[in-house]
Amino acid sequence: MTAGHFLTARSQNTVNGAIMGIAERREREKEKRRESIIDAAEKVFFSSGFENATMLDVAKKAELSKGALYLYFQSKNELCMAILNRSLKILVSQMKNLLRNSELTGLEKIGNLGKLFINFSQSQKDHYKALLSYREHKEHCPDNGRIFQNCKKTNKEINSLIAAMLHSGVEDGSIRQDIDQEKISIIIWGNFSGFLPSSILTEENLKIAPAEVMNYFFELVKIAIAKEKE
Amino acid sequence: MTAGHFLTARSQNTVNGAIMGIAERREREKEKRRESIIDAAEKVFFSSGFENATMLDVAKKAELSKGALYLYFQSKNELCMAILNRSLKILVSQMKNLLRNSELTGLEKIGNLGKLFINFSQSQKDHYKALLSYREHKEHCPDNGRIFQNCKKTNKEINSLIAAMLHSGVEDGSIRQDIDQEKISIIIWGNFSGFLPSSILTEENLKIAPAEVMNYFFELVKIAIAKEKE
DNA sequence: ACACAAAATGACTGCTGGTCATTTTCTGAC
DNA sequence: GTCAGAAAATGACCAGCAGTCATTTTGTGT
Repeated sequence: MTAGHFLTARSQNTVNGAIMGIAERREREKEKRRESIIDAAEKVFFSSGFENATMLDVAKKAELSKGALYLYFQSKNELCMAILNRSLKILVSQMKNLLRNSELTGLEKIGNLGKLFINFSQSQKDHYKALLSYREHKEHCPDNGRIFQNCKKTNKEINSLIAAMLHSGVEDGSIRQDIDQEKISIIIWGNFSGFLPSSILTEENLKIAPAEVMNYFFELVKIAIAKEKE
Repeated sequence: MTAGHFLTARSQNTVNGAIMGIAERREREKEKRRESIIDAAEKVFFSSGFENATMLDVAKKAELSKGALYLYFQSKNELCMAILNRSLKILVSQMKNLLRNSELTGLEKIGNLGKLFINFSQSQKDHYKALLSYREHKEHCPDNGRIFQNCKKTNKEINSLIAAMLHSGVEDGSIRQDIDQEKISIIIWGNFSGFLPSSILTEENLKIAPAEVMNYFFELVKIAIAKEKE
């Protein structure tokens, strides 16, 4: 207890002077190391495939020991999720550009989104692969970890961006008002990423029941393919 | 060489009598054993999860040694694929019933297909899970094996069944004639099974370029959500 | 009773994700 | 400069499992 008081006193002491700056620098360095490990992991995983690559390979590439990796990531799967989050962020950044483009109607944005997706899957094959392996890794990734939470967050952001495109289309009159923006964004994103089937199974992540989304999907298809009555 | 002749002579000898019958019985028994291993694997994998379940567990459940499993399946992944094929066949059988139903228009069949899918994913959760893990296992499953080929075949059958529903709709006038039946069936099935993103990546399995299918998907969505001009 | 083939066994190997006692490096205090 | 304690890093080690293979058991025809 007395010792505790001393410690507290000392740490308060360290508030002034250079000490606090060092703590911050340490934090920055830790973050940098974390990123450099992800860099290494990207190279190794992308070239050998997630399964074949070993943690030792990653450690070597990062010029660290195997044990050190586990100071920064809880497991191989969590490391994969960190890569996935990068993949998602690439998409987010591209989609933001598209959303910003004021020369396009909302409907046209949706059309271009398709092209954006295709382009991504071709020019960033490895990242797209990472994206598709989401389900695999998620199952063995601790829910608590901040990395997993980040992925969830970025994923939500993507859905919001699609919804925003739809919304802008409703605003500018290029898209009907009676559509369910949220459902359609899930459908579009789910179709590209394979998230929709996954969420049907887990029933997580969505306020709307995934089954309902699937129903809506079939409604849309029906609208698109039905023969006009009159 | 001489020995070879003797062998040939003897095996020809065995054509008459009970011997040929025994060979056939053996073949049947082998097939039965194969099925019983899949039975065991289903129970074990479904209850412990694909990752956690071990081949030893399966062997015990099947009342065989571990080594024996490898007389019937090349790998754990191939065994998983065998289960997947069962899952697909359940769907095929249900879809055949739906297709046969002559009281429904083609358009209605497509609508009911959505409900069929949802129902499957809820009542056959484990099989649906197996379905979604296709990609995982495929990568580590020998292309040559007959089991993998079977899965491919059943998968194609499903696409054909959807296409047939669409076709019947065109015939009975409930569905427009200008739709691309093949693409739409891939979209619908891909949306449910996650096969579409997968095939975008691998570019296999489809005569049509997966990217083109994705484009078409966005076209459909646009038709369904666009504001009518006049 | 024998010879041969098919089926089955289970001890063994190689590999890898993850751990942890130990060592090295950093940092502030005296 | 040097000492103590914290933070970072190490790498030998462990446990567990997919897959193998020399050996044994079983089935079959002569």
